[in-house]
Amino acid sequence: MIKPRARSTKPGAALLAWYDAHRRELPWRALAGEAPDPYRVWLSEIMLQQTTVATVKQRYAAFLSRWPAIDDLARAPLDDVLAQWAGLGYYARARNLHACACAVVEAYKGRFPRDEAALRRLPGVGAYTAAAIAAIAFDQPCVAVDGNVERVIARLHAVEAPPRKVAPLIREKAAALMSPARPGDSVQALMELGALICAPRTPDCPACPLSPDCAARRLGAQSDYPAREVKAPKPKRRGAIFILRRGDEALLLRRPPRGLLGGMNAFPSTPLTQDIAAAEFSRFAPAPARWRALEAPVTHIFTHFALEATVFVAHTRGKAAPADCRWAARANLGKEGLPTLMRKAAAHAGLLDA
DNA sequence: TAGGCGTGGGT
DNA sequence: TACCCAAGCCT
Repeated sequence: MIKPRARSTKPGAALLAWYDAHRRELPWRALAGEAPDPYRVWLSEIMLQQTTVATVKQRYAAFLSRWPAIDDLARAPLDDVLAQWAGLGYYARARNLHACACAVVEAYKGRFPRDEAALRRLPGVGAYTAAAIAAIAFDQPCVAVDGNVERVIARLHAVEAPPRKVAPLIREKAAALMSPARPGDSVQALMELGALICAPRTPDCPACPLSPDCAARRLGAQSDYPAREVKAPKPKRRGAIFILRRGDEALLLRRPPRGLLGGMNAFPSTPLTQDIAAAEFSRFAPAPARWRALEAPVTHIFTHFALEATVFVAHTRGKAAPADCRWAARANLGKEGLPTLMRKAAAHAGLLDA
Protein backbone atom coordinates (compact mmCIF):
# COMPACT_ATOMS: atom_id res chain seq x y z
CA MET A 1 0.00 0.00 0.00
CA ILE A 2 1.41 3.30 -1.08
CA LYS A 3 0.46 6.17 1.16
CA PRO A 4 -0.30 9.64 -0.13
CA ARG A 5 2.62 11.98 0.16
CA ALA A 6 2.29 14.15 3.23
CA ARG A 7 1.39 17.77 2.51
CA SER A 8 0.90 20.82 4.63
CA THR A 9 -1.85 22.47 2.60
CA LYS A 10 -5.29 21.33 1.52
CA PRO A 11 -5.77 20.30 -2.12
CA GLY A 12 -7.97 23.30 -2.90
CA ALA A 13 -5.36 25.70 -1.60
CA ALA A 14 -2.59 23.92 -3.48
CA LEU A 15 -4.64 24.14 -6.65
CA LEU A 16 -5.13 27.89 -6.26
CA ALA A 17 -1.47 28.43 -5.49
CA TRP A 18 -0.56 26.54 -8.63
CA TYR A 19 -3.04 28.61 -10.64
CA ASP A 20 -1.67 31.87 -9.32
CA ALA A 21 1.80 30.84 -10.44
CA HIS A 22 0.98 29.26 -13.80
CA ARG A 23 -2.24 30.73 -15.19
CA ARG A 24 -2.18 31.69 -18.84
CA GLU A 25 -2.95 35.16 -20.04
CA LEU A 26 -5.90 34.74 -22.36
CA PRO A 27 -7.59 37.50 -24.34
CA TRP A 28 -10.89 37.02 -22.52
CA ARG A 29 -9.41 36.50 -19.06
CA ALA A 30 -9.17 39.45 -16.71
CA LEU A 31 -5.75 40.08 -15.26
CA ALA A 32 -5.27 39.14 -11.63
CA GLY A 33 -7.05 41.67 -9.47
CA GLU A 34 -9.06 43.16 -12.34
CA ALA A 35 -12.82 42.87 -12.66
CA PRO A 36 -13.93 40.66 -15.55
CA ASP A 37 -16.36 41.93 -18.18
CA PRO A 38 -19.42 39.60 -18.15
CA TYR A 39 -19.97 40.14 -21.87
CA ARG A 40 -16.45 39.00 -22.70
CA VAL A 41 -16.70 36.06 -20.34
CA TRP A 42 -19.98 34.98 -21.92
CA LEU A 43 -18.72 35.45 -25.48
CA SER A 44 -15.60 33.42 -24.79
CA GLU A 45 -17.53 30.64 -23.06
CA ILE A 46 -19.86 30.24 -26.03
CA MET A 47 -16.97 30.20 -28.48
CA LEU A 48 -15.05 27.72 -26.34
CA GLN A 49 -17.86 25.16 -26.29
CA GLN A 50 -16.27 22.06 -27.85
CA THR A 51 -13.66 24.30 -29.42
CA THR A 52 -9.98 24.58 -28.63
CA VAL A 53 -8.37 27.62 -27.02
CA ALA A 54 -6.05 27.88 -30.02
CA THR A 55 -8.96 28.17 -32.42
CA VAL A 56 -10.87 30.65 -30.28
CA LYS A 57 -7.77 32.79 -29.88
CA GLN A 58 -7.74 33.29 -33.62
CA ARG A 59 -11.40 34.31 -33.80
CA TYR A 60 -12.26 36.06 -30.54
CA ALA A 61 -10.57 39.37 -31.22
CA ALA A 62 -12.42 39.93 -34.48
CA PHE A 63 -15.75 39.31 -32.78
CA LEU A 64 -14.99 41.64 -29.92
CA SER A 65 -13.67 44.31 -32.22
CA ARG A 66 -16.76 44.18 -34.42
CA TRP A 67 -19.22 44.05 -31.51
CA PRO A 68 -17.46 45.53 -28.45
CA ALA A 69 -20.56 45.43 -26.23
CA ILE A 70 -23.70 43.38 -25.98
CA ASP A 71 -25.88 46.15 -27.39
CA ASP A 72 -23.80 46.16 -30.55
CA LEU A 73 -24.21 42.43 -30.96
CA ALA A 74 -27.95 42.57 -30.29
CA ARG A 75 -28.40 45.25 -32.95
CA ALA A 76 -26.41 43.34 -35.56
CA PRO A 77 -28.27 41.39 -38.25
CA LEU A 78 -28.21 37.66 -37.55
CA ASP A 79 -26.71 37.10 -40.99
CA ASP A 80 -23.67 39.16 -40.04
CA VAL A 81 -23.17 37.12 -36.90
CA LEU A 82 -23.46 33.85 -38.81
CA ALA A 83 -20.99 35.02 -41.44
CA GLN A 84 -18.53 36.04 -38.74
CA TRP A 85 -18.99 32.62 -37.14
CA ALA A 86 -18.43 30.70 -40.38
CA GLY A 87 -15.80 28.00 -39.99
CA LEU A 88 -16.21 27.71 -36.23
CA GLY A 89 -18.81 24.96 -36.44
CA TYR A 90 -21.82 24.10 -34.30
CA TYR A 91 -23.73 26.93 -35.91
CA ALA A 92 -26.61 26.75 -33.44
CA ARG A 93 -24.16 28.49 -31.12
CA ALA A 94 -24.13 31.54 -33.37
CA ARG A 95 -27.92 31.63 -33.65
CA ASN A 96 -28.22 31.30 -29.87
CA LEU A 97 -25.46 33.85 -29.32
CA HIS A 98 -27.48 36.46 -31.15
CA ALA A 99 -30.72 35.41 -29.47
CA CYS A 100 -29.04 35.59 -26.08
CA ALA A 101 -27.70 39.07 -26.73
CA CYS A 102 -31.19 40.23 -27.68
CA ALA A 103 -32.68 38.59 -24.60
CA VAL A 104 -30.19 40.19 -22.22
CA VAL A 105 -30.75 43.60 -23.78
CA GLU A 106 -34.52 43.32 -23.65
CA ALA A 107 -35.06 41.49 -20.37
CA TYR A 108 -32.08 42.77 -18.38
CA LYS A 109 -31.31 46.14 -19.99
CA GLY A 110 -28.07 44.77 -21.38
CA ARG A 111 -26.67 43.54 -18.08
CA PHE A 112 -26.20 39.83 -17.61
CA PRO A 113 -28.04 38.41 -14.62
CA ARG A 114 -25.71 37.32 -11.83
CA ASP A 115 -27.89 34.43 -10.80
CA GLU A 116 -26.91 30.99 -12.12
CA ALA A 117 -30.56 29.93 -12.56
CA ALA A 118 -31.38 33.05 -14.57
CA LEU A 119 -28.28 32.59 -16.71
CA ARG A 120 -29.27 28.99 -17.34
CA ARG A 121 -32.51 30.14 -18.99
CA LEU A 122 -30.70 32.15 -21.67
CA PRO A 123 -30.39 30.66 -25.16
CA GLY A 124 -27.25 28.62 -25.63
CA VAL A 125 -26.39 28.71 -21.92
CA GLY A 126 -26.44 25.23 -20.41
CA ALA A 127 -25.45 23.94 -17.00
CA TYR A 128 -21.73 24.35 -17.56
CA THR A 129 -21.84 27.81 -19.12
CA ALA A 130 -24.27 29.21 -16.53
CA ALA A 131 -22.01 28.09 -13.70
CA ALA A 132 -18.89 29.31 -15.48
CA ILE A 133 -20.30 32.81 -16.06
CA ALA A 134 -21.65 33.06 -12.51
CA ALA A 135 -18.32 31.99 -11.05
CA ILE A 136 -15.90 33.76 -13.38
CA ALA A 137 -17.77 36.98 -14.09
CA PHE A 138 -19.52 37.41 -10.75
CA ASP A 139 -17.37 35.35 -8.39
CA GLN A 140 -20.30 33.29 -7.18
CA PRO A 141 -19.72 29.86 -5.63
CA CYS A 142 -20.92 27.86 -8.63
CA VAL A 143 -19.31 24.64 -9.80
CA ALA A 144 -18.69 24.52 -13.53
CA VAL A 145 -17.99 21.01 -14.77
CA ASP A 146 -16.54 20.76 -18.25
CA GLY A 147 -14.48 18.05 -19.90
CA ASN A 148 -11.33 19.21 -18.13
CA VAL A 149 -12.94 19.03 -14.71
CA GLU A 150 -14.41 15.63 -15.46
CA ARG A 151 -10.97 14.30 -16.35
CA VAL A 152 -9.23 15.84 -13.31
CA ILE A 153 -11.83 14.51 -10.89
CA ALA A 154 -12.06 11.10 -12.55
CA ARG A 155 -8.32 10.65 -12.07
CA LEU A 156 -8.13 12.23 -8.65
CA HIS A 157 -10.72 9.79 -7.31
CA ALA A 158 -10.24 6.90 -9.75
CA VAL A 159 -13.86 7.11 -10.83
CA GLU A 160 -14.67 3.88 -12.63
CA ALA A 161 -17.82 4.99 -14.47
CA PRO A 162 -17.85 7.37 -17.46
CA PRO A 163 -18.16 10.89 -15.96
CA ARG A 164 -21.51 11.64 -17.60
CA LYS A 165 -23.00 8.63 -15.85
CA VAL A 166 -21.98 9.92 -12.42
CA ALA A 167 -22.33 13.67 -12.86
CA PRO A 168 -23.51 14.35 -9.30
CA LEU A 169 -20.44 12.62 -7.87
CA ILE A 170 -18.08 14.54 -10.16
CA ARG A 171 -19.74 17.79 -9.23
CA GLU A 172 -19.55 17.03 -5.51
CA LYS A 173 -15.84 16.20 -5.71
CA ALA A 174 -15.16 19.31 -7.77
CA ALA A 175 -17.04 21.45 -5.25
CA ALA A 176 -14.78 20.10 -2.52
CA LEU A 177 -11.81 21.69 -4.30
CA MET A 178 -13.36 25.14 -4.46
CA SER A 179 -12.10 27.91 -2.22
CA PRO A 180 -15.04 29.91 -0.82
CA ALA A 181 -13.04 33.12 -0.93
CA ARG A 182 -12.20 32.80 -4.65
CA PRO A 183 -14.84 30.83 -6.54
CA GLY A 184 -14.01 32.27 -9.96
CA ASP A 185 -10.33 31.48 -9.70
CA SER A 186 -11.13 28.04 -8.31
CA VAL A 187 -13.25 27.17 -11.32
CA GLN A 188 -10.64 28.45 -13.74
CA ALA A 189 -7.88 26.71 -11.83
CA LEU A 190 -9.56 23.32 -12.23
CA MET A 191 -10.01 23.84 -15.95
CA GLU A 192 -6.51 25.24 -16.36
CA LEU A 193 -5.07 22.23 -14.58
CA GLY A 194 -6.93 19.92 -16.94
CA ALA A 195 -5.73 21.88 -19.94
CA LEU A 196 -2.08 22.29 -18.96
CA ILE A 197 -1.17 19.44 -16.60
CA CYS A 198 -3.84 16.78 -16.34
CA ALA A 199 -3.98 16.48 -20.13
CA PRO A 200 -5.86 13.67 -21.88
CA ARG A 201 -2.84 11.78 -23.24
CA THR A 202 0.28 12.52 -21.26
CA PRO A 203 -0.43 14.13 -17.91
CA ASP A 204 2.51 15.92 -16.33
CA CYS A 205 1.97 14.41 -12.90
CA PRO A 206 5.24 15.62 -11.34
CA ALA A 207 4.07 19.18 -11.95
CA CYS A 208 0.58 18.63 -10.57
CA PRO A 209 -0.42 20.26 -7.28
CA LEU A 210 -2.94 17.45 -6.72
CA SER A 211 -0.62 14.52 -7.38
CA PRO A 212 -0.16 13.70 -3.68
CA ASP A 213 -3.90 13.09 -3.53
CA CYS A 214 -4.41 11.45 -6.90
CA ALA A 215 -5.84 7.94 -6.80
CA ALA A 216 -5.15 7.22 -10.46
CA ARG A 217 -1.51 8.08 -9.97
CA ARG A 218 -1.24 5.85 -6.89
CA LEU A 219 -2.58 3.08 -9.07
CA GLY A 220 -0.19 3.98 -11.85
CA ALA A 221 -3.22 4.05 -14.12
CA GLN A 222 -3.66 7.68 -15.15
CA SER A 223 -4.44 6.68 -18.70
CA ASP A 224 -7.32 4.47 -17.57
CA TYR A 225 -9.26 7.53 -16.44
CA PRO A 226 -11.70 8.94 -17.27
CA ALA A 227 -13.55 5.81 -18.38
CA ARG A 228 -14.53 6.06 -22.04
CA GLU A 229 -18.11 6.24 -23.19
CA VAL A 230 -19.05 3.57 -25.68
CA LYS A 231 -19.63 5.37 -28.92
CA ALA A 232 -21.59 4.50 -32.01
CA PRO A 233 -19.60 3.82 -35.18
CA LYS A 234 -19.46 6.73 -37.60
CA PRO A 235 -21.44 5.95 -40.77
CA LYS A 236 -20.17 6.91 -44.22
CA ARG A 237 -22.58 8.77 -46.42
CA ARG A 238 -22.56 9.81 -50.05
CA GLY A 239 -24.13 12.88 -51.53
CA ALA A 240 -23.87 15.59 -54.15
CA ILE A 241 -23.32 19.35 -54.10
CA PHE A 242 -24.62 21.41 -57.03
CA ILE A 243 -22.87 24.59 -58.09
CA LEU A 244 -24.97 26.44 -60.62
CA ARG A 245 -23.29 29.36 -62.38
CA ARG A 246 -25.13 32.13 -64.14
CA GLY A 247 -22.75 33.59 -66.65
CA ASP A 248 -19.48 34.22 -64.88
CA GLU A 249 -20.66 36.45 -62.10
CA ALA A 250 -23.35 34.71 -60.05
CA LEU A 251 -23.72 31.48 -58.10
CA LEU A 252 -26.80 29.79 -56.70
CA LEU A 253 -26.93 29.58 -52.90
CA ARG A 254 -29.51 28.41 -50.45
CA ARG A 255 -29.80 28.35 -46.69
CA PRO A 256 -30.98 25.37 -44.67
CA PRO A 257 -33.17 26.87 -41.94
CA ARG A 258 -32.13 24.45 -39.21
CA GLY A 259 -30.40 21.19 -38.57
CA LEU A 260 -27.08 20.47 -40.23
CA LEU A 261 -25.40 23.77 -41.20
CA GLY A 262 -28.64 25.49 -40.22
CA GLY A 263 -28.71 29.17 -41.06
CA MET A 264 -25.53 29.03 -43.10
CA ASN A 265 -25.15 29.76 -46.79
CA ALA A 266 -24.72 26.63 -48.84
CA PHE A 267 -24.81 25.33 -52.36
CA PRO A 268 -27.86 23.19 -53.09
CA SER A 269 -27.18 19.55 -52.31
CA THR A 270 -28.71 16.19 -51.66
CA PRO A 271 -29.96 15.86 -48.07
CA LEU A 272 -26.60 15.52 -46.37
CA THR A 273 -27.98 13.59 -43.43
CA GLN A 274 -28.94 10.76 -45.77
CA ASP A 275 -26.82 8.34 -47.75
CA ILE A 276 -27.78 8.88 -51.39
CA ALA A 277 -26.79 6.48 -54.15
CA ALA A 278 -25.00 8.05 -57.10
CA ALA A 279 -27.81 7.04 -59.44
CA GLU A 280 -30.18 9.25 -57.43
CA PHE A 281 -28.06 12.41 -57.42
CA SER A 282 -29.74 14.02 -60.43
CA ARG A 283 -33.12 13.98 -58.69
CA PHE A 284 -31.81 16.62 -56.28
CA ALA A 285 -30.37 19.08 -58.78
CA PRO A 286 -31.81 22.56 -58.17
CA ALA A 287 -32.58 23.10 -61.87
CA PRO A 288 -32.39 21.24 -65.14
CA ALA A 289 -29.00 21.82 -66.72
CA ARG A 290 -26.02 20.03 -68.21
CA TRP A 291 -24.52 18.97 -64.90
CA ARG A 292 -20.90 17.91 -65.03
CA ALA A 293 -19.42 15.92 -62.16
CA LEU A 294 -15.96 17.01 -61.03
CA GLU A 295 -13.32 14.34 -61.03
CA ALA A 296 -12.83 13.43 -57.39
CA PRO A 297 -15.42 13.79 -54.62
CA VAL A 298 -14.99 16.16 -51.70
CA THR A 299 -14.71 14.47 -48.34
CA HIS A 300 -15.70 15.95 -45.03
CA ILE A 301 -15.93 14.51 -41.53
CA PHE A 302 -18.79 15.73 -39.38
CA THR A 303 -19.18 14.81 -35.73
CA HIS A 304 -21.44 11.87 -36.37
CA PHE A 305 -20.87 10.87 -39.99
CA ALA A 306 -18.35 11.01 -42.81
CA LEU A 307 -19.45 12.51 -46.10
CA GLU A 308 -18.20 11.86 -49.60
CA ALA A 309 -19.79 14.47 -51.84
CA THR A 310 -19.61 14.59 -55.60
CA VAL A 311 -19.47 18.18 -56.81
CA PHE A 312 -21.54 18.98 -59.90
CA VAL A 313 -21.16 22.17 -61.91
CA ALA A 314 -23.47 23.60 -64.54
CA HIS A 315 -24.09 26.90 -66.30
CA THR A 316 -27.46 28.52 -66.88
CA ARG A 317 -28.83 31.62 -68.52
CA GLY A 318 -32.02 31.59 -66.54
CA LYS A 319 -32.58 34.66 -64.40
CA ALA A 320 -35.05 33.23 -61.91
CA ALA A 321 -33.65 31.47 -58.87
CA PRO A 322 -35.32 28.20 -57.94
CA ALA A 323 -37.43 28.08 -54.80
CA ASP A 324 -35.50 28.61 -51.53
CA CYS A 325 -32.47 29.80 -53.47
CA ARG A 326 -30.87 33.11 -54.40
CA TRP A 327 -28.15 34.33 -56.69
CA ALA A 328 -24.99 35.50 -54.99
CA ALA A 329 -22.23 37.47 -56.65
CA ARG A 330 -19.22 35.29 -57.23
CA ALA A 331 -16.92 38.10 -56.18
CA ASN A 332 -18.55 38.09 -52.76
CA LEU A 333 -18.38 34.35 -52.23
CA GLY A 334 -15.53 34.71 -49.78
CA LYS A 335 -17.67 36.98 -47.60
CA GLU A 336 -20.80 34.86 -47.63
CA GLY A 337 -19.70 32.93 -44.57
CA LEU A 338 -19.64 29.48 -46.09
CA PRO A 339 -19.20 26.52 -43.76
CA THR A 340 -16.10 24.45 -44.39
CA LEU A 341 -17.76 21.74 -46.48
CA MET A 342 -19.08 24.36 -48.88
CA ARG A 343 -15.74 26.12 -49.02
CA LYS A 344 -14.17 22.81 -49.98
CA ALA A 345 -16.71 22.37 -52.76
CA ALA A 346 -16.14 25.91 -54.03
CA ALA A 347 -12.39 25.41 -53.96
CA HIS A 348 -12.75 22.13 -55.78
CA ALA A 349 -14.63 23.94 -58.54
CA GLY A 350 -11.93 26.60 -58.72
CA LEU A 351 -14.15 29.32 -57.27
CA LEU A 352 -12.21 29.87 -54.06
CA ASP A 353 -8.70 29.33 -52.89
CA ALA A 354 -8.38 26.18 -50.85
C1' DT B 1 -32.24 10.40 -22.86
C1' DA B 2 -29.53 9.57 -26.48
C1' DG B 3 -28.48 11.38 -30.64
C1' DG B 4 -27.84 15.54 -33.67
C1' DC B 5 -24.77 19.10 -34.21
C1' DG B 6 -18.56 21.33 -37.02
C1' DT B 7 -14.08 21.81 -37.18
C1' DG B 8 -9.08 21.41 -36.76
C1' DG B 9 -5.17 19.40 -34.53
C1' DG B 10 -2.77 15.55 -32.45
C1' DT B 11 -1.16 10.69 -32.38
C1' DT C 1 -5.73 5.74 -41.59
C1' DA C 2 -8.62 6.13 -38.06
C1' DC C 3 -9.28 7.37 -34.28
C1' DC C 4 -9.39 10.87 -30.15
C1' DC C 5 -10.22 15.19 -28.31
C1' DA C 6 -11.68 20.37 -27.32
C1' DA C 7 -14.16 25.65 -21.50
C1' DG C 8 -21.51 21.57 -24.46
C1' DC C 9 -26.34 22.59 -25.80
C1' DC C 10 -30.78 21.27 -27.44
C1' DT C 11 -34.60 18.30 -28.27
